[in-house]
Amino acid sequence: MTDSEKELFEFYTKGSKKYLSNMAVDNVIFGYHEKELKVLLVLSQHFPVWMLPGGYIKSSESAEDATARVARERTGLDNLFLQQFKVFSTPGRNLDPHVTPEVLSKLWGQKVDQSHWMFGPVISISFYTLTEFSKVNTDSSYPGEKCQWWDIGSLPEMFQDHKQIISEALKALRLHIYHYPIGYELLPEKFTLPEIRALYESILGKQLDDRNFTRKLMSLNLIKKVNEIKTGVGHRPPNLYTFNMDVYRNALEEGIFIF
Amino acid sequence: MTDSEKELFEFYTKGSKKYLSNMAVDNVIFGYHEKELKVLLVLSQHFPVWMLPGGYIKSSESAEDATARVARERTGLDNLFLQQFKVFSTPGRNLDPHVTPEVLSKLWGQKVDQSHWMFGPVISISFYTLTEFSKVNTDSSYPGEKCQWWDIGSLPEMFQDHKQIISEALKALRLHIYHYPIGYELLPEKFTLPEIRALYESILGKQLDDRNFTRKLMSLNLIKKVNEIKTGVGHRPPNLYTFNMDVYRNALEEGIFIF
DNA sequence: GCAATAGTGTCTGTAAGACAGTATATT
DNA sequence: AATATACTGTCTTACAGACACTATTGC
Repeated sequence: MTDSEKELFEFYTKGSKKYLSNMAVDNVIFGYHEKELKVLLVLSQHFPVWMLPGGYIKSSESAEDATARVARERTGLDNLFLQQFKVFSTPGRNLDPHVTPEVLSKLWGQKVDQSHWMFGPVISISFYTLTEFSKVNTDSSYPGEKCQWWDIGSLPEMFQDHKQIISEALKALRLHIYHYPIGYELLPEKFTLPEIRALYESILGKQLDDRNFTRKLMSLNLIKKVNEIKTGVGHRPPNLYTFNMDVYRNALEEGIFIF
Repeated sequence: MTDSEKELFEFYTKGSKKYLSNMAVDNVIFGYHEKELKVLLVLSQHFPVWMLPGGYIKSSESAEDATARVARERTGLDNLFLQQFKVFSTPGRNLDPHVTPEVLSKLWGQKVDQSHWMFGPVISISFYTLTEFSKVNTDSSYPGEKCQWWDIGSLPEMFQDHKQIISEALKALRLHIYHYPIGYELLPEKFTLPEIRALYESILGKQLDDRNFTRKLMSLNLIKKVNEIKTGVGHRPPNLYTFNMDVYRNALEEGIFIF
């Protein structure tokens, strides 16, 4: 057992105060690949069900720190741009048939009953984040744990109310996209116009006019052409672009209007 | 002691599980009166310092329910339109010089020391809400507790990080006002054009052109003229208007764009 | 030459923004 | 009549939305 696992074990079984009980953080990690918006889910080593990469908050850290730490531990991702978008606290939201006193008793090697706080209310402080698809190494993660990208449109059965959390995260992201630039975390450094347009289309769930879209990004001065083209594509090669980071960051601060 | 007070006392002193520890809800209640945006603060009977009307979450209720209940108990307000806008969880945010082991020991009539959870991390799940100024009866509230409206621009010294919470709530409200209609909860049923314009001006913190503002509201069909004027004002009497509630509610659902 | 996709220019309609004069009550 | 505020119409400008043709590569 690693130190971190030992700490958690003591938190679960002995009520250690290193973590806060009755609350958890959950993180909807969005990625983008081959014209599809995806979410990163983990299959726990203990429960055979897909879930959001989440965890508990240490007494010494903020919810944001906890979410960043959990993402690092479970998916190897670092330096994430986290957005806290909602708290889920409907009574009973955290009950799941995969987590029973019997399962926990076996898992922890000691008697656990219904009075454990895990069977009482547990609120979820939920975040979403955007990351480049290729940055995630889906092999390396917790020992015995799998993580995998899933298309937004075809999610598996999920733990607790995690499917609803994803749905709310997507709503929050769609609202955000009208006011803040998006793409820096989701696209490679150099990208083509059709790529960024397809990204916006898959987040918004609607088609955008190529001419108007380009004009908008250019008039905002958000992106600039790189003197490079992407060859070997069997047709006219697209130009590559990058974000104007000063404009991008300013737009994150000040807010913008895109459609 | 009322039942509710007894429950809280047992929660504080005996670790009863009727409430969740290490988390609280806080509510920024905005009101509007005489061209000023205001916030409702309470002066606790126990601590001589102004604070947001907040409280703890019962094990059987959601954070939203808890916030509504607390608002009802402390300010008499009911049926509030609550918006959960942020979680505050920076370590140490909840420490305040007014709350010490000595003070609590005296208050609860028993020895309390630094190990009490109140001196550990307590996260705040924060909401804001809008209400009509006149609906609040600032006399009737918890016995021994005062509540009072304060101008947004001149707040007193406040408990914990509550001033920062108000500042973030105002930011969230300002973002909201661009997308959703506001005013139904803040204005009397019948209001004048200058009144609603002044409301928008005080929330946004900038002046609006009277002609363009009226045109916008009218073209959205959000308000309609009532066949009534407000007399006795020493000059040309203004017409009264009300909201078109079907349009208003639809705009709350669908979202709008105002400037 | 054909297939496939990239890239861009123009027109139109709508609405935001700037601006000032008329209207109607009280005193 | 003077004062104070309510109310509204027009012009200009900017941008969103609709639309179709040319460009460039691989095969």
